[in-house]
Amino acid sequence: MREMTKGETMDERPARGTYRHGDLQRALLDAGIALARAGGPEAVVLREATRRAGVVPNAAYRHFASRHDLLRAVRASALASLAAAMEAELAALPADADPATDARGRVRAVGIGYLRFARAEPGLFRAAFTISPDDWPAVAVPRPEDGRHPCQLLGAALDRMVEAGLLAADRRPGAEFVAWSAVHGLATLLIAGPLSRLDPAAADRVGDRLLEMVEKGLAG
Amino acid sequence: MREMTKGETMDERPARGTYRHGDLQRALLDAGIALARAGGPEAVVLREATRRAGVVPNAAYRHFASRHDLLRAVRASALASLAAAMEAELAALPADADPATDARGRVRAVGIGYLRFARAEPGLFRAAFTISPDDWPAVAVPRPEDGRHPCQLLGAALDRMVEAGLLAADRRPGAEFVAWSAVHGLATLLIAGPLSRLDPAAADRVGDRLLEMVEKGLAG
DNA sequence: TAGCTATTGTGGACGTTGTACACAAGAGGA
DNA sequence: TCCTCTTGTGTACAACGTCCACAATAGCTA
Repeated sequence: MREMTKGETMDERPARGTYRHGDLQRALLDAGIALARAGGPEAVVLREATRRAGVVPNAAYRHFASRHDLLRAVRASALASLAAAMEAELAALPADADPATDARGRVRAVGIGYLRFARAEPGLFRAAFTISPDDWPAVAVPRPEDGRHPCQLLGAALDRMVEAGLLAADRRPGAEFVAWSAVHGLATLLIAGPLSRLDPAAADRVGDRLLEMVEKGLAG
Repeated sequence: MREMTKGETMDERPARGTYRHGDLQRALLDAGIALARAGGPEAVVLREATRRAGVVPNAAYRHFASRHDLLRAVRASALASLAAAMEAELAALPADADPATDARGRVRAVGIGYLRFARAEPGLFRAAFTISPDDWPAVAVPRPEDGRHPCQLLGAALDRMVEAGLLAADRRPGAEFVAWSAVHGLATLLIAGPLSRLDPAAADRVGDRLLEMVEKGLAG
């Protein structure tokens, strides 16, 4: 490429591509997130991410081992957003009721946050869960005796859900998976499945019915 | 396949490539199904299907408009298999109880069939549901007044589920979606999600708990 | 201040995929 | 027997993920 070894006017240097990007890793991740937002996991294509970062395709390999690796990073970000959505719904709850009685309300809030996020960001939601099957680390191990569930991956998400009332409502092991399944299933069917044609109002009604069922079913 | 219309020695024709394949459409679909079985929807690659059918890549385009079109056909087949699995579970039920009381048992049987199929054929199950989001026809329309649900797509599957007891247990519109969501969510989390590391026994327990919740929740 | 070196982006290339276009082989009716 | 419609072939192209060798730069070291 260009030599420009010695005596050289400085102002022509930044004219073209600044070679060092600054934070390409972040830029690629952001591009990946944008792509996933718009078109789900299959839309996050490595070359397009580098294109958006204004860099040559192979540059990506200095920061991600593969396209799959980039997808993993996008997934992590999407899961964090999902967790944030649930936290937000939880935070919006009035805090005056006593913990014993509003346990169900908190479970419901978390579920609503989950569904809301899935419908607001279907691309990210799909990116969060549509990943190669064996790509999930060994989470979901049996819950230790103290009742806490060490779900490292969803971390804030599921742990918060569990803390937030589920355990208060139903201490049997597996109860959180049951509740999670119900909410997750509806989210999936709504955004990428046979229920995707359901109008929003009807979807809301189904959501209410489902959360109601979860609350009822928890008490056991 | 070949006619071998008239005076023809029968043994010399198949010597070379038989040009006309006979039923290439079926062969390609079968290959697609096999690929999906082994590796899920992303593994059904058009060129590999033609390779297995012993034919040049472009031949596929005489029978499928695109790779996506082939995937659609695979999905239809997978959904049929899923429906068959539910029917099988239903058929294995003792038929002596009166319809009113065993409605829940039938719902449970259908749910068990659903989960069983998902875990036995994760590739096909994923192929059945992991499809471009806007690729689902306009199913899931509001149920007509007679209480039947016109889910053309899942056809036998959901209709059967509805007939089989769900409507007897809970006539409110949307009830079938709630039940479906719960079962579908667990299936999804188990085979391609964060619960994929759960050991089978634990998965069974969660499944039992979930179906129990569905039954309880249905009665309203 | 000059030079060395590890980091990070570039250039070019390869194999694979989905897909388009023109052509050839064969089936079935005229 | 020929004609024509169907169906498979051949060739080609763009895009993708990924590999390799090389160039530019930052930051340390002397």
